[in-house]
Amino acid sequence: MSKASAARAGERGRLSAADWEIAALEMIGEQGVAAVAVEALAKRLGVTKGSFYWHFASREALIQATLERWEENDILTFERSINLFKEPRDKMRALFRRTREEVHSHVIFCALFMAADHSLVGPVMQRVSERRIEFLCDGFAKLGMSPADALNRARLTYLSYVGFLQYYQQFKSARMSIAELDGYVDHVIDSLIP
Amino acid sequence: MSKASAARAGERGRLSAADWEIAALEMIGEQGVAAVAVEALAKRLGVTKGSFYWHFASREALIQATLERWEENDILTFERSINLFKEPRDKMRALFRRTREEVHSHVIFCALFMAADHSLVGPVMQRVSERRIEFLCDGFAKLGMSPADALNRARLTYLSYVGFLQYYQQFKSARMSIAELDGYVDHVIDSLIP
DNA sequence: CTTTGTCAATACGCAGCCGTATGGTTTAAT
DNA sequence: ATTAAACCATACGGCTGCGTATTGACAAAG
Repeated sequence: MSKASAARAGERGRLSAADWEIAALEMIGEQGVAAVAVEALAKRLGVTKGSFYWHFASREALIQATLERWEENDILTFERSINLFKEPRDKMRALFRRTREEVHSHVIFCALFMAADHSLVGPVMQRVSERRIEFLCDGFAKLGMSPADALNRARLTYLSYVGFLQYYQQFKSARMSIAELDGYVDHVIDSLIP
Repeated sequence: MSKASAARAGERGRLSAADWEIAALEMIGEQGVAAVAVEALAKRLGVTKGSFYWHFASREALIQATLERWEENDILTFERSINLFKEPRDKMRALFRRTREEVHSHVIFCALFMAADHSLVGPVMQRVSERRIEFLCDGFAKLGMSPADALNRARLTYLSYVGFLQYYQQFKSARMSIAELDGYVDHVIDSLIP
């Protein structure tokens, strides 16, 4: 773990600010935003915190930079993974099935959502949420729904996604089997896509 | 705030374990589980922490007791508020509209869900979630759905509820108006209740 | 070879919070 | 009135985590 991180850091000891941000994001995925502590990250990266304060002014600054990087990247990968399909209905279906894939990004998304009460995290997740709801709203409108219905359906869809992630990530002892999961996603598609 | 708490505590200085649990639950609703610190609660109750350790062995013991009390109470109020209706469809509708009421209990529910990674909170929320999903499942089955569909619809319903709560509680700057909220709940009812 | 810039180690101060120890005060019973 | 139990205050030790200051290692540029 700490080995892998240290190795990826560039192999030659010296670290960059980006390395700290990546480590912070990993930490968020594993133990949440509250666990992003500079001493813990330093140990993980194989250095001491004396180094950290050369790259960042404070722990807050690290979190800020990490979130900015994540948000930018999130926008890109989201749009890229959607534009593979042209038909509106296919687009939506693909989006729904995306829930079952890309585990890593979902873990981080979930951890960030659970830390939405943090002053730096909240605004980010609000922006991300609004973007995704808007995207879904467009999709439902293209499928023939009225503007009002499309917006409400988009909210319902997105919020059920958020709830699902938290449930699935947190209560691992109650996880569904693969078949059950597929059945659930299919049910959601049938229920929410007109 | 601290005045109100101290006043409710019995008016004559002396506190009971229950007073600490109530204060802890208030704190959870306002600032989350992580903010349950004995010194902060002591200040809130107008005493010092010297008193706390007479009632509880540790901070963990307080949280444990608080959660037990909450879970018991949650089961009772949930069942009571549902048994007002007899028709299965009315029951379900009432359940959905409940989202817009009883704000206080929803705030705490949301805060607890966001702390589901806490070792004491997680199992509680898992049990609560499973109970509610099961209840919803029964309801959908009574409305004519197949067992498999009823279970999946129950999951979808409950998880959208969880997501909605978090969104609505956390992103207060993006809150819908009352009319918008009503429109959303109506849409959800039309979409999810057969 | 020296200088400058980059990155890291060590050591320290400080704050918040947990838990303990000890002793003081009130209440109720005898 | 005395005693015992319930309740609370004060003071302390310890841990963790943030941030700073100082010094050191090392490479590239001059």
